[in-house]
Amino acid sequence: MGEVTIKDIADVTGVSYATVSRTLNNRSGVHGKTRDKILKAAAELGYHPNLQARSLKTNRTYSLALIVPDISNPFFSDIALAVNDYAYERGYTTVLCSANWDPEIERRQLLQLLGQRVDGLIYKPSRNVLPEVERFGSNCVIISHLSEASYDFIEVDNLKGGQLAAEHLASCGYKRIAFIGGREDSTSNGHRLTGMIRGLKKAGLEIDESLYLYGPFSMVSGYKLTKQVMESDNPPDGIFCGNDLIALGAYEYLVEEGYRVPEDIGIVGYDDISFCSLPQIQLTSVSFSRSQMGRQAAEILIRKIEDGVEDDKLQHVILQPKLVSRRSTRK
Amino acid sequence: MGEVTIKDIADVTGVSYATVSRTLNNRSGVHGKTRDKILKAAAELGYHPNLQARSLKTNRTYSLALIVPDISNPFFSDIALAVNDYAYERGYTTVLCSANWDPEIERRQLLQLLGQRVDGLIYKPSRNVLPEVERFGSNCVIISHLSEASYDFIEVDNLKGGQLAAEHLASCGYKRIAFIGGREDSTSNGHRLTGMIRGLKKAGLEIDESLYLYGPFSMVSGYKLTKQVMESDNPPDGIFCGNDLIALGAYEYLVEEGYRVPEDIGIVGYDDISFCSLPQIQLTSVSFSRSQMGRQAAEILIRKIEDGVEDDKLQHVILQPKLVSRRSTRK
DNA sequence: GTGAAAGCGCTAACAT
DNA sequence: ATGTTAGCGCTTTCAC
Repeated sequence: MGEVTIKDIADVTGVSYATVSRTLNNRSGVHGKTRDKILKAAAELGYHPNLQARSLKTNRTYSLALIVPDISNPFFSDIALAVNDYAYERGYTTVLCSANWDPEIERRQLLQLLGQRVDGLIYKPSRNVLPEVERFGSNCVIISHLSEASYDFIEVDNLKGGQLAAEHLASCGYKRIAFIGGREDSTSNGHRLTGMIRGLKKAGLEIDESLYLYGPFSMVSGYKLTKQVMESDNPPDGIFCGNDLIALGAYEYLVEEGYRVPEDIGIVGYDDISFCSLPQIQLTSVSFSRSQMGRQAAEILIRKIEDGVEDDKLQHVILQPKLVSRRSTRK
Repeated sequence: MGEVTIKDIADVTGVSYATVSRTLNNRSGVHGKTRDKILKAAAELGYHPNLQARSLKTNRTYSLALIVPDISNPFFSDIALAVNDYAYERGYTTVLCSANWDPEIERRQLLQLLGQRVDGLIYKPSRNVLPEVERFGSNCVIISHLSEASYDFIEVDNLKGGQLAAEHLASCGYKRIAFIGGREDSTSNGHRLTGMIRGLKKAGLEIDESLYLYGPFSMVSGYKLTKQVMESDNPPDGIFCGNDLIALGAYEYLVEEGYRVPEDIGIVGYDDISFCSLPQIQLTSVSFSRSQMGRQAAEILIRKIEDGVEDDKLQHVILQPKLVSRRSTRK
């Protein structure tokens, strides 16, 4: 592709290329006629500015990076959509990195993104926030992760979410509530459990830690752990799950074994991913706006990039979840 | 962020920055000692090459663009995952554009991507292939779209897919088959219908065009069109849908109205998106590998970029679908 | 084996 | 209002 440069335009129009640059950047101080001539030539030649060259001068690339553990997970692809849409609105391009839950991939990509001089980063860490992000200075927003106070972040109020789930199960008349969680070392997961316990206490229900189990955030794990807890001596009549995939696995086990949901036992999931609302599924779940999380992260980031806000003005946004009641709990 | 440059390293080590460049690019002809000294200094200073500057010289950015209509659609996010993974493997970064089914957004992003000098493009057009992609030269692969012969593309054999669906319905004993399709102007959709008709003929079943309906690729449309066809004088006992969302809408209507699926009527979807296999859904569907589509597109693209393959050696890949039988059809 | 210098395409003083 | 010029950080001849 033989690319047209501002020099070509200068040659064709017979002006200096500084004038071409001025015109193309809408700077004042160019004669109307010259302007028109240049604009016309640019259009005819099919000129497109080389943003690489420009950013070498301006130190701005108008690109944002988004790092998530798995873009094919609807949870993250919803966020990606929101980020991408807002970035587009503001004239930014989005560089995607799906890190496959692997900190090493994250690390390598982080370095490459740094080299590419993206203007900022929106980052859901697979495990912990990698130290390499410090190099982004303040132009980084952590999402869906309760990070150290030294970064901007935007996270859900998981304590509240857990509490909502407990209160709902209690109000439906379920008495003995289990928690089928994700990884025990996940802080969000921990907060959901803590919130649930708080809700159960408030409702005057028993707290039985033998009903609290952990595993991967997957359907298979939900299935297995539910089997385990239901085969115990004193099984629960309500289950709160660390996320919707776990809940789906739990649901599958219960239906297979002939339990009636929601009559015999109630299930509450977390995240309210799209298929919860499918007519065949109808899973009660704790919901929050993933598109708001993505959009707001992009808003905060672009504001920092463009206003050059000082490091000390950090934003810590906590989104409020709500409970969406469906047919996996009796009402 | 005060960035470390190759000049800083030259200053510290007392060599010229040409030598630093050589070392950092693993060029031969640098003394072992000097090399070590330079590498050590680079590491200590935390040097990261400015890829912008490099690509100004080399005309390579090691970035790929991916344009899809909607990244939150699992169909496309699966593809995005595969593209991103393979690109990462090969040292490329992926710039994402979710175009919201809007050719105007596509067009604007295309221009920006051109300006950013991404090395190549993987492109699922929202409607038609925009003329702007010509500027990418041969470094563009069209996906999931039967494009003009002048581009590389990778698409599913939709004729075959339609035929598989028809044969399956016939083999299950369904006699009168409807087609609830997507947009009538979608060529892939048209091929699915054509293939279905071919399959029905082969199986000796009747062809009744009054049973072939079109609408958006959505659940709501599937619901409505199914209602329409089921309320007709001579309703079908089998339905083939243009995609899985439509099938889900059809399913919902039938269950609501008390039809027994698969006993009274069978449903076959298309794409086999992930929730088809959920235990509560179990939708029979025509399947093909979205990860293969994404990965192969990236492979073709990177090969063209790196080998500079001539324009005339176009690749037209047709993926073979297969039918996955589940509980929405009797077997 | 190493250095000097030109130049990639663009922006932004500084002149005129 | 327009032209000249010096870089941005890097790669790459071409000398030595």
